Amino acid sequence: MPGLPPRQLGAYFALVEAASLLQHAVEQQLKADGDLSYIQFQLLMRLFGADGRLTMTELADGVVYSRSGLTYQAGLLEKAALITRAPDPRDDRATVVTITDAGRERIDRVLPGHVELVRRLVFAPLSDQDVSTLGDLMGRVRDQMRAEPPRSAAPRKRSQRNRDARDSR
Amino acid sequence: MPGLPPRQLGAYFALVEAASLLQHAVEQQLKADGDLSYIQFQLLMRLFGADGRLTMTELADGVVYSRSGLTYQAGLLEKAALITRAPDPRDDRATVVTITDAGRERIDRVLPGHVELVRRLVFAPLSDQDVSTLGDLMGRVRDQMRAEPPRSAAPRKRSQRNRDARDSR
DNA sequence: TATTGTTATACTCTATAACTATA
DNA sequence: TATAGTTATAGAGTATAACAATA
Repeated sequence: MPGLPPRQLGAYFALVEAASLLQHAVEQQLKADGDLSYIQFQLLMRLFGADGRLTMTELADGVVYSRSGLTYQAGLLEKAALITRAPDPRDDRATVVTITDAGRERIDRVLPGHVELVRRLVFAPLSDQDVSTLGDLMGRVRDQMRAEPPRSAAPRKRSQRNRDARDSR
Repeated sequence: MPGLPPRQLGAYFALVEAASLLQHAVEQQLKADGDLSYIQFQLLMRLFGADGRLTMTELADGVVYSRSGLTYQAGLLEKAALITRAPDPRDDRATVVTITDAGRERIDRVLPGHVELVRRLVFAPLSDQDVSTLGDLMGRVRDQMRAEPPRSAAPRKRSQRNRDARDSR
């Protein structure tokens, strides 16, 4: 790949391939153990860690890239009785999402296998020091991406549509 | 997340979120600049780096998780005239995939923006030393995952009906 | 018998645009 | 006018199973 020094190239490829393998393995595990997609798991975990209730937009943040995508996933979770949706008393435009007991149970059911898998796939070959370092590096990369104006440097020439969708969040 | 020490938890979350953001940003760029999905880009890159021709199974390795998925993507690339498929003279079961001039041109068109994006999103906040370290750590994680018995250890898949029946008890 | 690849099919997910309703 | 959320719909991608041909 011209334009990227070998060191960076290697790091980039390792990152991409590892992330792809990890995502695939995790999806298998969540599906098998609790019939959840990764996104559904993330949404439930977010509610789990937020004392149970969040508004749709709060819930979406960082997990899903379109409003309708969240509505779709929330619809599935609601149909499975893992969450409920109700109007927000404080803002009649918003809807508050609440995790149900069944939702918590589903997380409880899935989590041990998930933790075990992550431990085996990503942390097994790393020392405690390595883990700290990795957390630091990836944390910086993540923060960089969060801070990036998503489309700013993308060539203006081609499609205006893609940009609009992202920018509107 | 019970069962995972805070350090590991932080590293895991940073990794997952960064990977998700990166994937999304890269897909936008490839689509906008060259009308390619990430997978199609990876397949073309693989051919690009392999002196032009590979067998379907060689091509699939590490990029795609099912045979039919590769056939589908190869079909799209062939329809776009970025690759050709022909019987392998050395093994009549196999088919050899070859990148076309148009395929190379497409890569040439997409690569500058891609490199620029990756540089900005992942390498900007890292020193040269950091990059080496990251490459080392993620390389080890990747190798660990490659070594894992992919499906053999997973519990036999149940049918959807069985799962429903059990869940409703 | 095992392997390579394709096809048929059904399913999941994503995203745009149009819409309602409230701030 | 802007924001929160839903719906309709269309398209992209994925995976399993059945299949044909070759090793």
